[in-house]
Amino acid sequence: MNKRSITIKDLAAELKLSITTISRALNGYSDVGESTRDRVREAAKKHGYRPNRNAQRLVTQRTRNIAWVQSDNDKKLVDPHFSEVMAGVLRGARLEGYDIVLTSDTTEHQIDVYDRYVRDNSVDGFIIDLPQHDDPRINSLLETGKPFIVHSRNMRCDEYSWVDVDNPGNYRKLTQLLIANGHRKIAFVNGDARFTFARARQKGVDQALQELGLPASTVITFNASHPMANSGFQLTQMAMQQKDVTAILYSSALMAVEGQAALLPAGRIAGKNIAIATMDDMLNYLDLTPYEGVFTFVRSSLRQAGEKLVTGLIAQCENSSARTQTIVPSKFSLAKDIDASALKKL
Amino acid sequence: MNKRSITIKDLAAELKLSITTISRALNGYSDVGESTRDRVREAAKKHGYRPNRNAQRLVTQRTRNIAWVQSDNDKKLVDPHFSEVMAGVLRGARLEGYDIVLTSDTTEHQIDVYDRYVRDNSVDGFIIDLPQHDDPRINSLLETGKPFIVHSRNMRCDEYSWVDVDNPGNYRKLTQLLIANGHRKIAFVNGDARFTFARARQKGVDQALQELGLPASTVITFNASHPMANSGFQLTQMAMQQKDVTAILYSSALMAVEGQAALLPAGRIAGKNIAIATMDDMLNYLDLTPYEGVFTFVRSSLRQAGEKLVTGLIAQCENSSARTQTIVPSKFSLAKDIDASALKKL
DNA sequence: CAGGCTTACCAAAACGTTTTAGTAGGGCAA
DNA sequence: TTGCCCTACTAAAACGTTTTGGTAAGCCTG
Repeated sequence: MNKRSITIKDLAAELKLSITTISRALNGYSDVGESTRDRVREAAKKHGYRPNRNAQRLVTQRTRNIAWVQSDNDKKLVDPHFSEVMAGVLRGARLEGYDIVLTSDTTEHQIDVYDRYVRDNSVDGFIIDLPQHDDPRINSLLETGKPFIVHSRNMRCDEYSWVDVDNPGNYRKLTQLLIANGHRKIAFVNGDARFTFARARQKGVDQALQELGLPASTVITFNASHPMANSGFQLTQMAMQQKDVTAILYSSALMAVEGQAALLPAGRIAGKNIAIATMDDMLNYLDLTPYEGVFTFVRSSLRQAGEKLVTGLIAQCENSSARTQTIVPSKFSLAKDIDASALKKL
Repeated sequence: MNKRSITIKDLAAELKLSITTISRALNGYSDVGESTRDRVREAAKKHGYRPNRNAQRLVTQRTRNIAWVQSDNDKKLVDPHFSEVMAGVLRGARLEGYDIVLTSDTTEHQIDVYDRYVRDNSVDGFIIDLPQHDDPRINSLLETGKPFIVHSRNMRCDEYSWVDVDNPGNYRKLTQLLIANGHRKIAFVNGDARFTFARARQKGVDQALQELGLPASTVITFNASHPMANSGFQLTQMAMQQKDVTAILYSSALMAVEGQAALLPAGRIAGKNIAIATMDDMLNYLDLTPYEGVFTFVRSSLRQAGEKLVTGLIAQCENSSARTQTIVPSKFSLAKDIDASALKKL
């Protein structure tokens, strides 16, 4: 039943070697004879020996664990976007031999959780996903000095590691594209304005308008309050009440697809009498092939962002001065009804 | 910067007590004087002392960690249903002072991951979500003797712990209800047939038909191949090609809602000229209030299932003979066009 | 007032590693 | 031959807890 695992001591006894030699043989030190190393490796393999990670962690002061603390009181955890980032994080962690420790707590208690994890040596570092505009977690973590990385930028972003997409740039370009193609009344279905990503996107849109000297009323913004199934449908319905809207700019492809059902009753067909543009986070959960050439996309892989988050954080855990500040690349894919050359003529 | 955390030794030195006394004071042993215990507690609080969990784990052989190993090569991780179960698991774990270690690997490698976690003392037990029909993980874990719990039942289910919903019973009743209300051509939009939950639901449907002496062709099944956004839409479109279908039985409310967009073009309106019935997993992500009284629901909380999974597993970790075999309750909520009393007349 | 019980404390071992600071012995240069 | 280096090994300390098996002092009992 609950038989004790085999230890380094057992191997030492069996091979009549010291535990030092076993340890150094397995960890690749050069002061071990080749034939000895082979014998040790073989015996370890035979018994399925795995070093007790708690002993390792105790002595090395390294856990090879990374914490992801999830909010409990918002609906974030059930958002497919979260799952997609997590998929990337898990893959990256596995490749580097790290594990992810996942917890949830109310937003007010999250800082306490970080604090506890630092004090009780549970993890080496933290990933912060979906920060809010004035996120207190960031200031708090900066104080502790423990490594952390943020998905999206924020104030003081030169002081810590982050992985982000070029939100302002992408939404500036999308807006320019729509305007260059003659759209003068655009609905912008954006995320919750508390989050930095939604603000950054709004900023990009505003900047485009300003540069072109167009009135702010050219774009009407609709903010989602929670990530919810079909929130794209509801927001699109609202947008459709503005009769003169000729283009919709979405914050996520999921919402754009959900919105399709609200277009039909308004007599609109995407790519025909209304232009649809959106970021595409490349959710595995969402198949966009039917919308290729119909929507205009700026594509950027959330999964890749997840992988970069974890590798960046691990680099910082292993060399505390290392900082990662990465912008995940984006690629445009235009709808057939959108003319890129029109941009130049503006 | 990376200052060492305060240890029991530091407290002992400050209070001029032995480390034994500190440990026993904090762990509530009775052989510590009241005033001493107060002094220790106060000093611990003042310094924010937290026992080093790795040292604890090493000496107690208990990790208070639970593993959730996720498939990497299917699309499961990005399914909102996963997130909902996970939300419950995280909540349960937090309340019990456990952490969840989350990893992903390809299905073929998952058994190796379990094995490694057992050998290197990473975790106390395992949660298995979404088992397939002949899931090799279960046999493998039964052999190791480490505690585990399965979300959904399977072969040999009397030998291990599980939490499940009454899938056959619920789908038998839903089928009976539809038939009692005169529906003789029913589309069944089910999950992927590899998974036990989908098989159990099919079994319930089949049983209802058999009991009533109706031909198998009364129900036409459409199996989803992956959890995908809008798969409910596509499967409903397929179902609508069967012109004489008067009711659709779904495997998830998410699919039912997605399917709505495919009803309209076929001239169907839910609750008017087509009956819709489904399980409702009570996803936080999905707001079903617009469909209250329009769809027939069997409601059962996936989040609650998640909580029960983790508490059941923890019970087994702490007392290896404990077994949990729980059926999460379900509650019916009928559509207005469905008459429950018709059941009796059958 | 001896003996036993109770209260409040503690020293040392143990958990399973990694790492430091060695050593023994053989070969080689001067 | 002496001294030095190199190769291949090891003893012991350390990491920070919990637990075992104590003890010393005070009190009570008869």
